[in-house]
Amino acid sequence: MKEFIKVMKALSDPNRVKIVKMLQFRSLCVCELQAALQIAQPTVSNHLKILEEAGLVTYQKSGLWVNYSLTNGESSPYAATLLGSLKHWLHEDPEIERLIKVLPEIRREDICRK
Amino acid sequence: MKEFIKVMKALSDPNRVKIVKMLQFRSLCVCELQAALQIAQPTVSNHLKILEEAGLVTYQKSGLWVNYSLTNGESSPYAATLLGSLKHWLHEDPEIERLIKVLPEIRREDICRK
DNA sequence: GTTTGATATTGATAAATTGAAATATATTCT
DNA sequence: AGAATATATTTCAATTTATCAATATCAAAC
Repeated sequence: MKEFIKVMKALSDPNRVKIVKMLQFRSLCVCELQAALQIAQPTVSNHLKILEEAGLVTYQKSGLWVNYSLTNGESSPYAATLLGSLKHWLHEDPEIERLIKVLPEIRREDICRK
Repeated sequence: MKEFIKVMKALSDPNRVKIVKMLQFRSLCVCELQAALQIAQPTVSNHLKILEEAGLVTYQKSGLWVNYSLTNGESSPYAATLLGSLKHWLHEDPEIERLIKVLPEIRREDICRK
């Protein structure tokens, strides 16, 4: 039950859903997500932690960057199913559409490096 | 997005998930749910309202009683999918198992009428 | 080793959520 | 109409959550 609730709660926040939808296209680092969502960096990190503990996302460190991506759902069957459904859902949501549209223009080289 | 979040939030509470799992077996009135969950009646009513607004449950008035049941998912594709998945999920959860076990013994005639 | 830059953690605060007690509504029965 | 009863609504306290500012961590470059 606890595991199920964790997944549901993780997907009960619009910003976290947006993160998942963006990660469907490619893996992203924290600063790229921050630039897309326009919220504070610690807030992004916190959301990612909640998504990770629910088994929805995973990360890979690459030097100074941390690349987040969707899991294959090994850790949680609930996460796996929801991630599968979310591939088809919210495609025509205006906020999601806008995010996906600007996603190609968001590159860590332009954002993070000074 | 809002509609999706509503469904996720509705299923983010253990008591509401328990209600859904019980309604998989038969429709139930508020006092039966209250007896099973052992929480205050207004709390049950409130949970039911949240589930209803998410498109997960519906009700039918029958005299003094209000019979709640699961929707067929017409109102929300998200609710429909989640209800479908929940049929297979949480079967072996100890709390759910206990509830399903006592469900046949819970009859409104024995509980509500004085 | 010191600096730089990306990310994580901590602390504080406002908003949302859960649950219960009190009250209101509505239907049935007398 | 009035009483009884099942459910809904309101109100409030306790807890949780989302967010940001400040700080800490940690890897890379100099």
